[in-house]
Amino acid sequence: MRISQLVEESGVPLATVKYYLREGLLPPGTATTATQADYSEQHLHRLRVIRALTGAAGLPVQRARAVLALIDAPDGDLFESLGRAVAALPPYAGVDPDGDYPRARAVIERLGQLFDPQYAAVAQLEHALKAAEDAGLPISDERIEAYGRHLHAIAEFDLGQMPSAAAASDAAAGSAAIEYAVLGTALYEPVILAMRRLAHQDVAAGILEGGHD
Amino acid sequence: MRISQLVEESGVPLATVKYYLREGLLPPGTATTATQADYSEQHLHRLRVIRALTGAAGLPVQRARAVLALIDAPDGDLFESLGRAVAALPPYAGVDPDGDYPRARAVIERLGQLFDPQYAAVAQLEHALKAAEDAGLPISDERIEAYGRHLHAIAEFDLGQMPSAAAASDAAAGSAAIEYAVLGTALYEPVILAMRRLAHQDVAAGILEGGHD
DNA sequence: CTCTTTGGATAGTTTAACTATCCAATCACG
DNA sequence: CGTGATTGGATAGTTAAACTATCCAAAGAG
Repeated sequence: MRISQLVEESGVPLATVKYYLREGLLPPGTATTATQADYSEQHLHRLRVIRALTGAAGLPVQRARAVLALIDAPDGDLFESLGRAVAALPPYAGVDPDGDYPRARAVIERLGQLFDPQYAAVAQLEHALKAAEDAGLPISDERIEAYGRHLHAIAEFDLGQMPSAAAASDAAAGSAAIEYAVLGTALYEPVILAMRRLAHQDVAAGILEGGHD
Repeated sequence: MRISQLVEESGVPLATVKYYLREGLLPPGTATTATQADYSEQHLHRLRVIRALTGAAGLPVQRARAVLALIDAPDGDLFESLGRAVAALPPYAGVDPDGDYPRARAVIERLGQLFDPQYAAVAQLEHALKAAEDAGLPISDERIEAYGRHLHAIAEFDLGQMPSAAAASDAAAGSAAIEYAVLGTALYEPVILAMRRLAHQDVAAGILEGGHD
């Protein structure tokens, strides 16, 4: 298909598609003549992924490009590629190889989970805990345990739902696995937060019943 | 204290403090002379709240101002003020009074929670569900139920931990309640997401044990 | 054969969040 | 009292990200 059809089917403005091409998020089509190129279904799919990442997930274009690069060319170790891909999602917390992440370490060890300071999520947790502390709302051990229990259960469900194709170990499936993991993380997190906020209101309404309305 | 001390104790650059004053996030100090003002502990506290909102919570300055205004002057109905304050937190989803939010409605009713299209979280959920769908990762009913169960439990814990001062109903306590709710939502959400990502890695490592490293 | 459409390059726009400069009025100290 | 450093406040400048608009030569369509 021509670029105009890509624009029409995706709903993304032409100037923006050109921008993504320029920035390397969207691979160029196969040139048919000096001034014309052909685009495939894959381009359309890629465009949807780009919009999911930059829109719902809120990634800057530069980070989206990094994530897409990992999807396109996962290196040998799938586990590591997955980690790096998810690390590119917000909130961004650079991993300091010499950091010791005391708050995060205490939390993770309390929960009996494995602690590897290389995980970007460790740095994210450390920053989040520190921010809460700095603002005067430190997180209690009971809260950590309550959250940890329920989130681990959610994580078990998530992994259980992972399509078997994505769990395969051949290189071709690596791309699918990374794309699934990245999109699943980026797209389901807002759902989780919205559901928690709604649950808050449900619980609060129960407590305040009669006191309100 | 003078502005320089405010700068020193908060760690926020002078130019930025002036910017917050200009933008109305930080109330002016009490002027002692034509060119000097006095700032209190409250200003220091406010500065910490501002940094929590604009930094960790990722609010644009304009939205932070709206949240702070609600903290300063909650109107009569605390429940509504709370709703509006939390609605100002990202992700931003404008509430359309005529919207019917079909996906969110289905989810909330399936969970047996109360559904009020006025809640910003309903619009947030709708958008999040739509984004997942558009990207080709629709959310199954089983997932909704699993998430819903655990998130409701987390919400129950959250409300149970709310300091009694914040649950008081006199106007003075309204500010404290809103500040607590907003900061708690904004600061704990990143903790929740980081913990889920870590749980993913813990579960994945368990599944892949032997297959990896 | 002409007239519209296309691909691609280049430059411009917009918004947000600071950041730097200026200036006159103090304040601190001797 | 005098003088040099500091302060409050106004104004303008900077930076970065994400588009958006313009231009031009080369196809393609009727």
